Amino acid sequence: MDETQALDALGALSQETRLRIVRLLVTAGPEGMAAGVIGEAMGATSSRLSFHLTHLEHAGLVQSRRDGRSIRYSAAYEALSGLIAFLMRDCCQGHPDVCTPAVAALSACACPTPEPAA
Amino acid sequence: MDETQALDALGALSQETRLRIVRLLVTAGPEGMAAGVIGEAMGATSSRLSFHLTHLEHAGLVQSRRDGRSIRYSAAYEALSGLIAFLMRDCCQGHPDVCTPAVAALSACACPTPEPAA
DNA sequence: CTTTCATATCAACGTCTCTTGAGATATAAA
DNA sequence: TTTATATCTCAAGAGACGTTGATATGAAAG
Repeated sequence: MDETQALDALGALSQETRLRIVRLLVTAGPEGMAAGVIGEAMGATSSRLSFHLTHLEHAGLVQSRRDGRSIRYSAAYEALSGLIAFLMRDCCQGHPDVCTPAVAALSACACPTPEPAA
Repeated sequence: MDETQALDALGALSQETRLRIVRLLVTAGPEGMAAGVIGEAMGATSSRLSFHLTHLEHAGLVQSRRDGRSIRYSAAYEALSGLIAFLMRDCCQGHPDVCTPAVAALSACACPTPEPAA
């Protein structure tokens, strides 16, 4: 990820509705969610939701595919990890004071749980 | 770092001049740099620079202290690591597809990394 | 105390962003 | 085909953002 892509991604994530959409889609897994379901979760009108989804897709943080009459959106995991890696490498040049605590915080949370079998 | 702080930080970093200022200050170390030196590096007028520095300081990504007749700005390492940690924890809920590659990319760069805690 | 240097503040302007509401498009069902 | 469902697109308006130029503040030097 280069600087321009990172700026787009940061701009996309710096908006409450969009940050929440990404969070929702990350937890939703690779199958993603239909736009309507996302809109319901966000309490957003169709055009407002479409605006933000388009914005996120443009920034590369989300991707879409048609599924019947709905359109399913899913998180672009690679772009998200690319953004975080960009921030860490960018910040880490000479100063692990940023990256070390960040990685430590990650290790401290219960994240690396592969898949809670339903 | 909570959602509101993260949104502020993401918004602050989503602007080219400000992202570059942060990058510069991170490499500058805890001593930071005088505003004039930053402005010279950015090719920015005094008021434009002041606008962005104030924005960054408001977002908590930078701090300032007077030093003679200049004002030195330095990176807020804790806020930066907090932001990255926020993104990782926020993204990692259920999907290490984001965090694992990000941490791996960090390990691959020349920065000293902490050993992952159990 | 006046001058000079470093930086901040303010007002004004153009531009971008977000929201809303109306209408268009695509898919599926009757 | 007609109708209903799901989503997108467009235009307009309010507000936020970023730049500029002029001015103010604050610290040091003469």
